[in-house]
Amino acid sequence: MDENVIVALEKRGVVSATFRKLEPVKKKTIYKVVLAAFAEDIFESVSLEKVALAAGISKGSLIQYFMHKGNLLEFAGGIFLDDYRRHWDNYFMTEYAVRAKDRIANFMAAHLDYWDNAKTEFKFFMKIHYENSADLTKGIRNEFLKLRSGYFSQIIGRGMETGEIRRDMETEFISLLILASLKNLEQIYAAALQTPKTKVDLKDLAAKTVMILFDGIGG
Amino acid sequence: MDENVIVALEKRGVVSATFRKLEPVKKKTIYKVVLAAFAEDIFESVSLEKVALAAGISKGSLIQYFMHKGNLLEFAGGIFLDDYRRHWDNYFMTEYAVRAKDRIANFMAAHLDYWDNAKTEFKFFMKIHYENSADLTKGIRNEFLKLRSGYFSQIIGRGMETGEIRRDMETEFISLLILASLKNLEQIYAAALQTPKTKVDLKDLAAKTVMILFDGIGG
Amino acid sequence: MDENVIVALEKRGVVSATFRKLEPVKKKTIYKVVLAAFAEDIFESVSLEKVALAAGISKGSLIQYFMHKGNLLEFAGGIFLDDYRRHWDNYFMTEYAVRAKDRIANFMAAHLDYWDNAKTEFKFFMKIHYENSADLTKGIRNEFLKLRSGYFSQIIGRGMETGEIRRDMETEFISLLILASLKNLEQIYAAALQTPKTKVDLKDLAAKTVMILFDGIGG
Amino acid sequence: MDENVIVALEKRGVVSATFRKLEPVKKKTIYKVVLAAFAEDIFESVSLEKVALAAGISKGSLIQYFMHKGNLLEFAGGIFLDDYRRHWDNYFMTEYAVRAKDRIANFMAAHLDYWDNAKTEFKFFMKIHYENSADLTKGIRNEFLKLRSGYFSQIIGRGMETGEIRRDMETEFISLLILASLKNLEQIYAAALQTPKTKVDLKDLAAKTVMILFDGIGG
DNA sequence: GATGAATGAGCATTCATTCAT
DNA sequence: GATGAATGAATGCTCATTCAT
Repeated sequence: MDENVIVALEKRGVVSATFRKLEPVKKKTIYKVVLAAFAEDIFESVSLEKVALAAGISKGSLIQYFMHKGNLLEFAGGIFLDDYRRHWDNYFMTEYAVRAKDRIANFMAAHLDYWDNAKTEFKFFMKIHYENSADLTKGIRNEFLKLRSGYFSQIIGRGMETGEIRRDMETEFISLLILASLKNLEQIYAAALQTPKTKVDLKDLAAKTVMILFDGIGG
Repeated sequence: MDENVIVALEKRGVVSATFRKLEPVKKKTIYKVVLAAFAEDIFESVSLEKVALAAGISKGSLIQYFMHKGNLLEFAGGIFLDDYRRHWDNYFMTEYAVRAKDRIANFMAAHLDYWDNAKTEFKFFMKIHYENSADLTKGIRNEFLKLRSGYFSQIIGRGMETGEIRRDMETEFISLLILASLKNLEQIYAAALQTPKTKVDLKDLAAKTVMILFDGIGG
Repeated sequence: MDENVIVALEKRGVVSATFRKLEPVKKKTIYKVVLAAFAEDIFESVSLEKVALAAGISKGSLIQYFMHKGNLLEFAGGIFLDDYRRHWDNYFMTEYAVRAKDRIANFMAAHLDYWDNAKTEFKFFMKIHYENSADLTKGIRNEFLKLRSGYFSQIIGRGMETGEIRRDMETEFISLLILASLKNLEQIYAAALQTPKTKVDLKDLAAKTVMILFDGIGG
Repeated sequence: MDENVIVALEKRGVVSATFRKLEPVKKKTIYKVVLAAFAEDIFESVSLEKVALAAGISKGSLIQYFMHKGNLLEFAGGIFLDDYRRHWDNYFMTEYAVRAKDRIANFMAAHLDYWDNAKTEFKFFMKIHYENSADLTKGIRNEFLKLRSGYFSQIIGRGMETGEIRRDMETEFISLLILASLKNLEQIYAAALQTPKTKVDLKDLAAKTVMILFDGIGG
């Protein structure tokens, strides 16, 4: 959890100076608790009482840190987005694959792996995108959309240069379509999480997805 | 609005016998009002008071017809699913295209057209899928998933037989991927509705989508 | 408690139709309880919880009757103003005194008597005028001001015609001054209520007040 | 702001020794801010947070200086009462008029002038007397009452000696009545402040008031 | 069968005051 | 002595649901 993000959130009025000055450990605890709360329930069902209790602080402090309930979600979203961005920015800086197809395949597989190692974050992400009012999530959904389609755009842009990817369509459109297929995998993964007995070979699904994306479903 | 569906909903405990016996016109009015309510707001923000008022009935009657609030959503979802199913079942019965590619392209284009002529239904569909708790929507989401992927499965199955579609992957997997691309178009359309100035050539997007699906993004 | 006033209050959005339809006895009980509440405490210290308890109804009903707390005060003020107006309108219709001086003296004495027989109403009146935010009381204070100065204006106007009262000053100004002397008596009475041992001859004070008003303090 | 008053307030437990020892400038600033706060809002609506912020000190210091919120009002009232007393004591020491009638007329006119040059103080005075719980203001209201009626008593007592004022009534009673007419002027002035367009000739009103007081309204 | 009055649980938010640093 | 972080009591209001008429 980057202190600079806290500062940025303070500037946006999401957290108070009081919160910023808290010991990092405490801030992290609160983040984890808030994230878990919104990963488990929709906004309306999350109560300050329960969050405060889980975080080991008083309701009064909670409201002092975040001013109002809406900012709890904003905060969790802001921090997680930053973590997420940091993770994948770093990923792409140390990426070794060269071919566009491999790059996309690897990214998708890594993605499912990432979620598999961060279940709470995944649930939060899915709740944000599929189970909460757009009024509350518009901002954060957009950030994720820009970020994720941006990753694909870069790969696609490079792929077009090398001739690996067709040049007769807008990069952005192709990005959205690939992103849709990643979302598809995420939803399959989410469904699998619900019914634990099911074994899904996520690597395989990612590979097939990319295969279709590149070669098409044509016979 | 099919009376048989009402009977089925009564058996599932979604509506009461009292509701079933209502004049069809009244039932239809109530359906329209409930649909519009959940198309506009998330579950928690919909109040029985306002729904009753808009439907021209009393709060007491409303609860007598549906037992509890959750069933309002269940009811609207059930009726709309049936309408939707009826519409597309009929569509496929009178479909003239032969080639898999055309069938999918036509279906997608027709779909966006369908939504464009049924904005309230579209909003309802999107709210159900992207802005309401899975606890409430699991059932209806699943029904739509089965139905929609089923349509694609049929086309794909036939396409595999004719050799138009590759046979090295499970029909179901391919269906989901195509469905994901339809969802992508629906989200683009939803975004366009939000910002009215934007002109999006939906036909074109549908065509490009199918082109990529069949031929791939490979250069 | 006049039903027409309830209807008027409903039109002003002060009470709900639900309240209007209540049995008159219940409405009266609620009025008495609300009046007593605001007679005893300032607005901020009156809690819906306590009022509901005292009235033998639930907090939910209370809010259903009055929509929000502010309307409780508005309601009590409205009903009391009407009672007050009715009382004094009637008083002036059956008044027998002829001379302006006597009319004013009688009115003042009767006033203190009136309050003496309606202690809760008096406390309410004083709380409204001296112990609550003008934001909340502006309307009702103004109504009382108009009504009371109006009574004096009529007496004064007639007194000017008969030559009993000087004609070199505006009726309204003289009314306000007489009203101020009535307020003075009310404050003296209020002080006396606080310290029960004190005996104050209110009749005497009223008489002296009028004597000074008419003859002046000049030696 | 007299240091002796601070000492007296400290003895009454209104301010702490810590506050007394503050630099005079700081004490004055705090006084001005507290006065303005209670001039603008009723007790319940004044928040320590805002007062501290406006005074440029911390909430902790504020509570250390005054122990509890109630003392803020007590403090502002105490200081202002002293200023007020000092002003009018001085006024009466340098007063040149001789006749009772003139003395009262001058005092009233000077009073309205005084308020006109001290609007915050006037608002504070009015809030104290007409818009705050008697529980909080009983003390200070009484002080002002004693002081103000005292001024009039002196004039009246002297007037009785010279035969300018009737001797058949208690001095105190006459004082209260004259005070009531001053309050009347203050309320007219307050109303005029609210509706800035209105022009009121305060001097004229004061003159008329005294004319009536001395000669009566008799024709 | 229709109505709508009554209920009460639930929750965000405010803010004076305490107290550790 | 100054600060401001922590607290928790208090309260208005919303709304689904119950139930008497």
